[in-house]
Amino acid sequence: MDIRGVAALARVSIATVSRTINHVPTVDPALAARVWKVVHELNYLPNTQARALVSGRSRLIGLIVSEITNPFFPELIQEFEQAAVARGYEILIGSTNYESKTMEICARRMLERKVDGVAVMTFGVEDFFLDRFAAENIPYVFIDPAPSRPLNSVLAVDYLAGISEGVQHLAVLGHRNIAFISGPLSRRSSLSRKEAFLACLHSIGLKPNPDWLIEGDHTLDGGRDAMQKILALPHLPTAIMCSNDMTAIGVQHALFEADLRIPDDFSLIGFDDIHLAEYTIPPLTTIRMSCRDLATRAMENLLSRRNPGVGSTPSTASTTQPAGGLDSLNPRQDQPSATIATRLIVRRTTGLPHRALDDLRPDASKQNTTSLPPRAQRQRRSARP
Amino acid sequence: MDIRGVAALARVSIATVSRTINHVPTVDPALAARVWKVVHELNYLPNTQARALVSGRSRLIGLIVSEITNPFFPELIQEFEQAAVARGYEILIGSTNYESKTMEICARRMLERKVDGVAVMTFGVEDFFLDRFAAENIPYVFIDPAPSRPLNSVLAVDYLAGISEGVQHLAVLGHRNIAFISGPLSRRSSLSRKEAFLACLHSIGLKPNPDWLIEGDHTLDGGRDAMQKILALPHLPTAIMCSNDMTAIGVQHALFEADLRIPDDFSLIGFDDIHLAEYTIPPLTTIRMSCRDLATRAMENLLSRRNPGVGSTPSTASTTQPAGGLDSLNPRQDQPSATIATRLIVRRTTGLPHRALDDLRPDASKQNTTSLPPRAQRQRRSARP
DNA sequence: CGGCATTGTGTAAACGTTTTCCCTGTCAAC
DNA sequence: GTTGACAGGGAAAACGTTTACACAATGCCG
Repeated sequence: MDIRGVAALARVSIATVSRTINHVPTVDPALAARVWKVVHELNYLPNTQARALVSGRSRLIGLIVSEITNPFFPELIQEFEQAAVARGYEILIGSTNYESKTMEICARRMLERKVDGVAVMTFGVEDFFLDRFAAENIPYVFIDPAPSRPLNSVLAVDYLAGISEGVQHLAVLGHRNIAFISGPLSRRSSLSRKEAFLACLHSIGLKPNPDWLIEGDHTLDGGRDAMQKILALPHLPTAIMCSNDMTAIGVQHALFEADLRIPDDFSLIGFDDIHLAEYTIPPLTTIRMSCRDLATRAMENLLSRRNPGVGSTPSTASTTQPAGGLDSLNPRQDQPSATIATRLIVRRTTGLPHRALDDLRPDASKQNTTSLPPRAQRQRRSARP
Repeated sequence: MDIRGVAALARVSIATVSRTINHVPTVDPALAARVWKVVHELNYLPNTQARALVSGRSRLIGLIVSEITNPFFPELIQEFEQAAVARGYEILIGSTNYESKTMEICARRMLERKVDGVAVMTFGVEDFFLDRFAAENIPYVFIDPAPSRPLNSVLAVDYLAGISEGVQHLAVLGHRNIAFISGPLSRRSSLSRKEAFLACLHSIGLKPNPDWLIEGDHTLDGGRDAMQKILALPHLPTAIMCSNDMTAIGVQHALFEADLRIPDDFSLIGFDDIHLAEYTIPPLTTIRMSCRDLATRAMENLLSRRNPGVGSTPSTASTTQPAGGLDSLNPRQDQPSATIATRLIVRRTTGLPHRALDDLRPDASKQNTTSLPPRAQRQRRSARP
């Protein structure tokens, strides 16, 4: 069942079998045919471990994500896997569950299994591991957050464009009081999204209300809790932006429980455009980030850096850079290597603000209660005209 | 950076290093301490490939699922991974996307990477691969469908119990006209669920209407399409059972689009109880199947069969069975090794049927149209009293 | 005090590949 | 007919571990 068996049956050396199955062109076609025949008869499958051990390439690409149960990540994983398989690689998934201990274990696994590259889309990685990956000459690419120190490679997401579209959409509809539910602020990408939101607000002349900047955790529960916090506030916004779709779905649930309506009582915008966003009730207006783009860019970035000094680098570039220090430092220490576009997908959670803008909940402040006037007293509007 | 480096610095042989890091108890504590010190200083990580190559154990467990973007599977994967890690294993995920070609590639990968076991939760696997796994003495466990021929091991899900609870719940509420949206009927587990549904119907004296048995595909789109098919029918059921939650969410969407209400116009029951089910609008009544149970049972089943003839098997068992033929056939060819319980979780998509039971849409049949009377003409009921 | 377990360590042979290097042909050119 | 180049295939050395085996040192018992 091993290569020796094949060699014996095909009456060739194991070297020839190896060359044949690796499509080395110098093999005599007649011999190759004989080898292939035996390979198929025996259903011979080469042992990946032995292969990787001697060749130094595992044909494995690591992908470290935050949380596999957040539907965004499976969508990313799927795209990433397709991109990998198309290039002859497999992927090894690690999920950190937002715990740095788990993160460490993931990184360790990737090192132990000798991955040929790692894409990371989760919170900050320990410097220790960056050093290790660099030392072992394993290319890595960070999707979206810029960690503390200069990196070989970062894929930036154009938050500003998407969030700006969202904020403008709301502003055009007449919203002036917009809340933002961020992700965990320990995550740099969460911070980026929040900062992008604040910048957008500023650019259209609105001032943020600190009460309306809530820290969530990118989960359904977190979104629900955050919205409940907002509902308990003395002054209510008329629109909510969320830093991911799961949070927005949690918000929808909280509003449903409070017997409030979207978009009549609150407009709502998510982020990611997971497939589910089309299916929420009502369908979620959200900011799309292309998983496919992300995945293909990440893969290409990784593979292009596989053999530093060799490969498709234009010769002009290599002359301008010192060639040494390959082991400890990848010479291509470049700027964000690509930017992923975002764009607003308008569905049905955004509409005109129905409450007075400057005069939020006049009766509520009189009654000194946090609840809105009962649903029945307010005008009801059908979802579609 | 390899074991030799550690051995040299600790002034011991590589065998001692190997024994130390594998916690072989015969190592002298003083030496072990010296080794550990060097291991930590160097941040030595053993090469998994070399390890696996010589030891014959990859400490990798394969998990083949249908589709990673269906949230049920990430939940399963998470539990499975935890169960694996707790036992010192890692998992290798393959998703078939319901294509038998992809299934083949997955199985091939598992064989090439020399997994120590495989759990399969997707449609039927080719006999070829079953033979291969058996020949290589790789234990496998099938979650829920019983493939065509006798298997080493199957984990059965007690569909009947859960679906029966669901049907009875509907019957008690007064529903007599229940539709069922199945998964792809090429999948045996889909068939099982459908058959369980039919059996339940029969047991309470109801006859199935063939029009109301729709084949879906376990996706959001499939659920929506199926419900649209039902809505186009001349006679409408008052309740819908779905064979998974994603289908049910698709149904919710279709009803929302048609301006129909849950549970007023239709009662709805899902299956799986994914986390999202609590967050749909209204929250989904569904049949829970415990991922954790599934995962731990599958892992334990796999690991208990790892060393046939060796290990923790009680001696009585080994005497009653012929010991030979280990390579071609695992001797423990047993019945479904475990049954996973299911139970109904009542949320808010089930309620009293508001339409007449025997007399569906009398006006619709007169008008020869497929649409229900306009929403506004019918009584509206708030989600909660 | 000598043999004999016992305990712990080192040496070396695997594991299944890839890949380097060398050798044997074959063919063309002189 | 001899030489050189070249093509193609085989032998063997890696790759980094685990593990069987041998062997040295120690303690115990007679």
